[in-house]
Amino acid sequence: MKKGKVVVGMSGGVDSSVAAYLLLEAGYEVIGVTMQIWQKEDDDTASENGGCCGLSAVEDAARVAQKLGIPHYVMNFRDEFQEKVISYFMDEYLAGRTPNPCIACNRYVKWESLLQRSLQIGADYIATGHYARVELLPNGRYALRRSATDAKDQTYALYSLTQEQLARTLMPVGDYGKPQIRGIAEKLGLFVADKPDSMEICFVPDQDYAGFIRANSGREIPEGNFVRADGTVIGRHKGITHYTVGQRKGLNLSMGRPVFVTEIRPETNEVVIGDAEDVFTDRLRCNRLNFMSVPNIGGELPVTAKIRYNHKGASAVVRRIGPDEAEVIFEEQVRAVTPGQAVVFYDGEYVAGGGTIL
RNA sequence: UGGGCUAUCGCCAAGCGGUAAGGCACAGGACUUUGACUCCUGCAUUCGCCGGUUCGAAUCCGGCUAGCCCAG
Repeated sequence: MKKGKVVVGMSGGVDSSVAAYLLLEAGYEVIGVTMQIWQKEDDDTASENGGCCGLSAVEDAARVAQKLGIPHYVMNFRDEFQEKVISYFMDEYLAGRTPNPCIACNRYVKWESLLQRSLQIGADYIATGHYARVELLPNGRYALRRSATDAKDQTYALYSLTQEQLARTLMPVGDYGKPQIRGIAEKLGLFVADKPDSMEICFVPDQDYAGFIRANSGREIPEGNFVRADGTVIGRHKGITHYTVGQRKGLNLSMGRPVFVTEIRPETNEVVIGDAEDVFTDRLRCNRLNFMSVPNIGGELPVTAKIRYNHKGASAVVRRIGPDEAEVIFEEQVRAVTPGQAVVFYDGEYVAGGGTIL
């Protein structure tokens, strides 16, 4: 008696491997799928990095699938990934913003292309190894709920999933902590049990973003001036793609005290520099809104807002200021609000919604 | 050309006869499924150059060189 057919996106890592196992245990008919998303020139690099979407992936995932006794397929999503993730990533940087490619990958590649193809082959759900929980609330809406442990929670990167997508999503790993997941993998004898967590952007293994953009965008990235807020020129920068708001390292500016990037001005190709306190603000505007636990912002929505993946969250109030634009006002100032990054609203443990910072 | 001042790590800067602080920058590491932040560690056998005094000098003396300021 099967609960349904589910396609598990298997990256070859511990989390998705255990996710597949947990679903199997729970009585689902499980199919493992590994997404092929980018051309990897150097096999060794990626496998060492244990990237979430590397291609060493395919081999590892296949071995795990075999061990679990489930079918395993490889699906090619290179075109979608190139357009929705890599191009977006480069365009954002070139426009002076700081993108979050993982969010784009989740929204468009995993939960659009993968989900679509999974449904085509007869699946009822797709599942991943994310540390998050999907719940159907009393108000009839689906929402992501924070992972069972605070130590590891990935709801931030998934805020843009739609109701339709959430209705078809399973995230079995969200009920556990990372150590538990590794423990399960160990007990099962999965060789991926102690594989390192993925970090870094999967398609830029060497961490040289500016170099990647220069090589792949076909665009010249001109040097420019570092300026103070008042316009005073205080140095030369290597090109706008090298910087992000709040950044301190790599400026090569010796001012006697630490200085930080406070703003990037693509129109004038200037990078604005300020002191530590200059990078704090108490409000931001965002667009590309998406809602989960609530259908909309009713008047003012009090939330805990996260400004970046690793942010504890800060008390704030969200107010709509346009058809697809909202303003977030924080109780206390937050550091380095960065255009291009996501702001995610939490109502307790649930994701209320979120948007992209302007 | 006279007179004065200053020359210590890439930048700023302590030191004032007893055997080179600190900050910034930089490098490496930790943290982290984005970029950042943060944290930890490292970073001048040598004090513009050449001599001298002294048990001992970056610190005192002489000369030279360079820069700055004032005279002209």
